Amino acid sequence: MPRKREFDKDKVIAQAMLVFWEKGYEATSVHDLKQAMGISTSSMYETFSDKRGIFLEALAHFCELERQQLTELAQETTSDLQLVERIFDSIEQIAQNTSENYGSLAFNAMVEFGTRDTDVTEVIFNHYFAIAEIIAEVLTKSQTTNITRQHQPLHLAHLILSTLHGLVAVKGAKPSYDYIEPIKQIILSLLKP
Amino acid sequence: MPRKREFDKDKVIAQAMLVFWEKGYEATSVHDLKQAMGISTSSMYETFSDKRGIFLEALAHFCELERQQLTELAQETTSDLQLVERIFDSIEQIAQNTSENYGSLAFNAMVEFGTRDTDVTEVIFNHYFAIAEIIAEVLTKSQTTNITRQHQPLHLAHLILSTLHGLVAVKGAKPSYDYIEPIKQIILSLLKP
DNA sequence: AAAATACTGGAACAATCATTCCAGAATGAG
DNA sequence: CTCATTCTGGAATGATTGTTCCAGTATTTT
Repeated sequence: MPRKREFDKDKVIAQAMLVFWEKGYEATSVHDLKQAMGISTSSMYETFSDKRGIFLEALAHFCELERQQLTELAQETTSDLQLVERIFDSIEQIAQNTSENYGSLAFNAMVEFGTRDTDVTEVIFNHYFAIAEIIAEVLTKSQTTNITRQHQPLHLAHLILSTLHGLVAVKGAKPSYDYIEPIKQIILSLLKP
Repeated sequence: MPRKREFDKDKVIAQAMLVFWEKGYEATSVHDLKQAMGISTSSMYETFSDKRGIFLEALAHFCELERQQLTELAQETTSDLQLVERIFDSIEQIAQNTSENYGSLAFNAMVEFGTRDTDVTEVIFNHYFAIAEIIAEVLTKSQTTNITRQHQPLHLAHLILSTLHGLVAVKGAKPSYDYIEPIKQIILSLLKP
């Protein structure tokens, strides 16, 4: 009996994600969202409850994308050195391409929300630790450095992550920042035997 | 003839700084500011033009404080190892003390504003590079590692800074995060001959 | 065709936003 | 004292905030 066809929920969330990514949570208005998602106010509130609901889904969507992307990268690369190199290089690539250089939505949200919203924090840190795991796993399995290692893979992974996020934030505000390459080299030197 | 006494401009900016630090720019209302600064709407607008004007002064004030603090630390410490150690430890101290753990105002603003406001960006990056210089200088002068060095001090300084800011952001959202110590050790191992 | 559902656009909501303005109190210098 | 100045508190501004609601249109199933 009912009308079946709906708008593509994933697609509209993907659009909302882009807005939040560019502007942050507070600076994004519901009007912005409605326009980007291309649906009516009613449908929006019916489907996602409120602005925060939209954000939570957009955030989850971002995490999914990022995790999937990293997983693929981890499978493609043959050594930990290569993985780290490509991760750092991806910052430059994003920055050079289009103007879509807003850092990481998850990290930005981490900064903007702080400890204010436990749901947001939970999503972000589940993601954060999952990503750290992926990197640590590659570090562990890699043949390059698994013999003479003085640091735990998980610790190295966390170092890489925090450095990376710091850099991405810097690059998001100052695209001409050019210390990524030398920093990458220092990190790489840590992984070499 | 005129009335001379004014409110202490530095003091009210210090108060405004705290609010921006805790909430970020967008989430801070003028009402919040007025209340924290303890002055009237009229005086506020008369003295600082608008909300953005208050923020710019608060941001400058923060940078001044942070730079001064780092300079003192650099003078107190006897080696680069000790400096790095104390810098990383200060994250933990801030997190343990009071609930005033909102990361770095300058870095938070970097994330929130991105490239949107050139004035804000300029203040932030002048500060950023100044701080990097201070650290690099200590690294250069230090007797511990000035012989067998495979990385440039300025590059190391930037690595330390980005890692630090990444960590501070993480710690600001999840005070129980406990990978700072191992990360510190890895960084320290970089500086040892 | 008819009933049921899900969309749309837009009006209406109270609340809050940043900002402007003014009358009056406080305070200084002459 | 008096005049000039700068504070204060609060009213008033128009814009925008997030959210609710409804009448109407489209679409699907029976």
